[in-house]
Amino acid sequence: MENNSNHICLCPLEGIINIIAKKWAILIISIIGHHGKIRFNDIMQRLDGISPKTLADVLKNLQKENLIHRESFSEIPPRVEYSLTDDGKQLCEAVRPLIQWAEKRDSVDKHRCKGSCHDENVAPKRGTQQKNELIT
Amino acid sequence: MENNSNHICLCPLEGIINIIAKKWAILIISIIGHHGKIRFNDIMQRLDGISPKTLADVLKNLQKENLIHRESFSEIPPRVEYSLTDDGKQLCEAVRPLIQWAEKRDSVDKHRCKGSCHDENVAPKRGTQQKNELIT
DNA sequence: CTGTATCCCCAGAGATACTG
DNA sequence: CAGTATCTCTGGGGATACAG
Repeated sequence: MENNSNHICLCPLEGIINIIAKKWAILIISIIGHHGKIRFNDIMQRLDGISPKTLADVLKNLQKENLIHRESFSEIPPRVEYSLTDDGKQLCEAVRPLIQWAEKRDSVDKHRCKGSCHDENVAPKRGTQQKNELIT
Repeated sequence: MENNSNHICLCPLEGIINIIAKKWAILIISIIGHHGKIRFNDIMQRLDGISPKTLADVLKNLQKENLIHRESFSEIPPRVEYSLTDDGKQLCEAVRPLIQWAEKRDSVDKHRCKGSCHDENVAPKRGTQQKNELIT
């Protein structure tokens, strides 16, 4: 894994790709970062097409990496809220330029996501707390 | 809150993940971006462990996405130089924070690539410009 | 040197059903 | 609601050999 050359160290990247090179990881990080707190099913709805198993899988992986925080309430019905850890927030920040690049690239190409994903029902606005950090 | 300033549309990300979620794509983009021009075997050596098939595969994918430019010289022996397109450069820029995040995270976590490639800790060796900075 | 051509293999992603 | 439990199955990635 280590290249003995003196030029460039990609080792940290090798660590990172195990996180971000997961198909849904960045999406999920971004979604959670965008919402502050979000529940399992909310994530699943937003990621139209993901299966609970896959979502749980990625979620657990991200927890293991200390990127997201899982807070479960012992209620009926059960409620679990996912939020970003400090590390996760930093990752979310770091990923933002990427999203902007993708947006720009997408818009010049073909703007394939008009309407359908922009009218998502974000911000449940429960109570007074609706401040989403990470969202400038 | 999904207003102009802070709305994040994940749809473009769905397009992007097909690019960056490839195991080696970001690595290769970074490497090419770091070197300006680089040859097939040079990339392969830096990505210790990658097989020519995989590299060629990612490379072709990247070409298809107009992220890298392939310039082949009809020489003996043949020479091919890869460089970033304008889009690729932008991607490289967008990926930079990610790398920095990864570096930071790696260093606090567990120095998994100590010695061979993190030599900047050991004997800075004069104030001359070292080349092992990934992105400065 | 720069790739193709194969073959293999398993991790990851999907679907579905089920449980606490 | 929030996941697990299985099963499948594709395709990405690795290894090796070979070609232009």
